[in-house]
Amino acid sequence: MAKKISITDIAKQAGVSIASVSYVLNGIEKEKRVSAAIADKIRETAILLNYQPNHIAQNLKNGSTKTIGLIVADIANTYFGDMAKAVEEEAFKNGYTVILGSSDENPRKSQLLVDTLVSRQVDGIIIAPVEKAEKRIGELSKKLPIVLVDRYLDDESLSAVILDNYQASFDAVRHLSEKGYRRIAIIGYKSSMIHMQERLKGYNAAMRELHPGVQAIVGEVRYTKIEQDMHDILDRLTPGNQRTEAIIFATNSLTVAGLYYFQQKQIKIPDDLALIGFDGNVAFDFFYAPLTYIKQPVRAMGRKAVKILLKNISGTETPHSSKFGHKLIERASCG
Amino acid sequence: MAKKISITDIAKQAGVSIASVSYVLNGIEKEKRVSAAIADKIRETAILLNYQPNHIAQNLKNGSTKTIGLIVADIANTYFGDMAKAVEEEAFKNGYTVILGSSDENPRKSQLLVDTLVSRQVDGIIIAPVEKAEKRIGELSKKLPIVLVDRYLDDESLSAVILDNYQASFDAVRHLSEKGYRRIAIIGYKSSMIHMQERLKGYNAAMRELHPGVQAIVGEVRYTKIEQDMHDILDRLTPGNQRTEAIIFATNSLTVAGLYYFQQKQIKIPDDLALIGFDGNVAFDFFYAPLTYIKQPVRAMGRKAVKILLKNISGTETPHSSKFGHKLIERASCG
DNA sequence: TCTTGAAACTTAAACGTTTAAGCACTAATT
DNA sequence: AATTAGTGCTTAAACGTTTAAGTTTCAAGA
Repeated sequence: MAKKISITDIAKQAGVSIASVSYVLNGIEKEKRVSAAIADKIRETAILLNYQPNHIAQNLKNGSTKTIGLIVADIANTYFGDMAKAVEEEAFKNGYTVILGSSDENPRKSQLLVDTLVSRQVDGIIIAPVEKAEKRIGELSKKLPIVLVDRYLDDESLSAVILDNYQASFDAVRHLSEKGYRRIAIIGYKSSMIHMQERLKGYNAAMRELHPGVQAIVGEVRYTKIEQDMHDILDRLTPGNQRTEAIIFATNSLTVAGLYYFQQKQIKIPDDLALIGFDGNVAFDFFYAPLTYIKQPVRAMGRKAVKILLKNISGTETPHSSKFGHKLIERASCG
Repeated sequence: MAKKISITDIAKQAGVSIASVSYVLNGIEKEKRVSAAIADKIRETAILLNYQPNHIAQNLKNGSTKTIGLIVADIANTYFGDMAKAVEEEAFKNGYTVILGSSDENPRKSQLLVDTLVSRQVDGIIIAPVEKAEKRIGELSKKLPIVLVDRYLDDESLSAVILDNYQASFDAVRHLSEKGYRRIAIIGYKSSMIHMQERLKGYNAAMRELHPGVQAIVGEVRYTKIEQDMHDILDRLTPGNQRTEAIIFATNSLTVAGLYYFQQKQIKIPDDLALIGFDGNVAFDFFYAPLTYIKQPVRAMGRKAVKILLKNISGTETPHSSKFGHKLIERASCG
C-alpha cells in the first residue's frame, strides 16, 4: 500500500512551509497573502503527488467531522431502506457523510451503536429509537444534536420527524366505515413507543366516534415472534367465527406478515375480509387484491430529518419537530 | 452542548499523568506497571466524568479508523438492503463501523463517494462498481484494500465476492428446457460489466447446447429508462406474435419492472408465458403466479465480503475472490 | 536617514491520543 | 558503600491539520 501524502510532503517538495500549503489548499490564499506564483506551485505539486486531505486530522483540529450517524431499526426493511436513501442523498448534497447502523430493535445494540457514533465524533444523529431507550436518548441530546425518526419520545426538547400517526389510523377507520365495514380490528406491535400508541389511539378514537356500539379489537404482536403471534391473532379474527370484517395493519412488516397468512390460508380479500396496509411495499402491488394502504412520505421525511439536523448542528435553529401527513392509497383490498 | 471530556481532564482530576490514564484505559496497566491503586482511581474518575474516548484522535495516532466504506448501487433496492444489513452486522461484530454510500449507478457520484471515503481514512471499501469505473478502482486498490460485490472487474488482483453468474443463467435455461420451453429470452441491463455479460453468456451457451436450432433473444434495458425499455421489449416478445415462450430476468429490479408490465397487460403467467426472476423479493411471493427465481445467498455474500476485506486489511490474506452458487427456487411461474 | 507599514512568508501551538524514553525511587546484590 | 535491577510514574514527541503570532523584506513617507 503506497504511503499517503500529507501537506508536509507537498511543503517539502515545493520548498515552502506547511502553513502556505494549508492556506492555498483551503482557498484562502488571498486573505493570507500567498503570492500567485507560490500558490500555483503548491497546487501543481498537490496534483502531482495526488494529495488527498486527511479528514481525520482536519476533524481533530476543527472539532467537526461533517459526518452524521443514522440508526434505523432494520436496514433490510424497505421503509428504512427508502429513508436511508433519502438521508444519504440529502447529507451528500450538503457535504456530509453518513455512518449507518441497524439496531434490530435491540436496546443493547442500539446503545452500542450510539456509543460508537459518539466516540467517532459524529456531528449529529438521526435515530429511530427502540423501546426502553428514552432516558439514554434524553441524556444524549444534551451532548449532541439528535433527530428522531419514525418513532418519537415524550420530550418537547427533542427534534423529531414523524407521521401524524393518530390521524393516519383514524382515517383508515373512516375509510373502512365509508365502505360499509363495522367490525374493524387493528394489529400493531406490542410496544409502549408513542408512535405505536398513537396509531392505536387514533383507531380507538375513530371506533368510538364512528361505531359507538362496536367493540374495538387490538391485536399486539411481539417483535421477536412476529410470525407466531400474527398467526395466533389472525386465527382468532379470521372468518369462520365471523367476528372481524376488516383489519388495519399498523406497520409495513406487519402487513407483509399478514399477507403471507392470508395467502397461505386462502382467505378471500376483500370478500371475506378487507385490509388496509401501512407504509407501502412492492408486495402490496402484487398481492392478488392490491392493497389499500396508508402511505408515508418517507423520502420527504428522510430529507427533512437531515435538514433539521444540519440546522441544529449549525445552531441556526433550535430543536423542533415536523409532523407529516399520510396519503391513503385506495385500491382493491377494501371492496 | 456540554464540553467533551478528554484523558487530560481525567489526568488533572485524578492528579496523574495522561500516560497513566491512557495505559489504564487501554487495559495495559500491567505491562506498563501502573499500581492498582492509581488504576482504580483512574477508572473511577473516567466513569465519574463520563469519559468517551475520542476515536478521531486515536485514529490519527494509530493510522487505523476501524471503519469500512460500503458503496452500493441503490440502497433502496432490497438486494442491497439485505447486503447492507449483513455487512453492517458482520462489521459490527468485528468492531468495525460502516459508512454507507449509494452510487445510484452514477459514475460521478461513485467517484465522489470513493474520494470521500478515502479522505475519511476508511480502512477498506466494499463496493458494487458502476460502469466505466474500472481504471479508478484499479488505482484505488493499490492504496486501499477493496472488495467488489455483485459486480466485478477483469482484474485478478482484486478481491471480489460474486455469484457464479454464468452457471445461474445456464441453469435457468436448463430448468425451462426441462419444463418443455424452447423459445426462451433473457432481459438484462445494457451494460458491459462482467456480471451482466456472464449472465448473458450463460444464457447463450445454454441455448446453443440445449436448443441448437432456436434463436437466442436478448433484451437490453438502459438503467436510465427502465420502464420505457422494458415496455418496448416486452411488447415485442409478448404473446400475440407468438414468438417467446419464457423469459429470464437478469436482476431483481428488472424482474419487478417486468411483473408490473404483465400485471398491467393481464398476461397469463405461466400459461401465456413462463418467467424466471433473479435475486428474490417479497413481490415474487405475492405475484399471482409466485415466481420461480434464481436466489443469491446475499447475506452470506455480504458477510464473506467483510471477512475477506478484514483479512486484506490485517494482511493475513492477500486479495482473492469468492464465487457463490445460486439456488433455483421453484414455484408457479414456469408451469 | 530613519521610521512605518504592508506584503509574503514561516514558526509553533493546538486538537486528543499513543508510546518510547526518561527519571526517581526502593530493594536486593555485591 | 556502591552497584544493579526493578518498580512506578512522567515527559515529550508524534499523527496531519489549522491558524494566531511572528519574522523578514522592501518600498514609501517623513
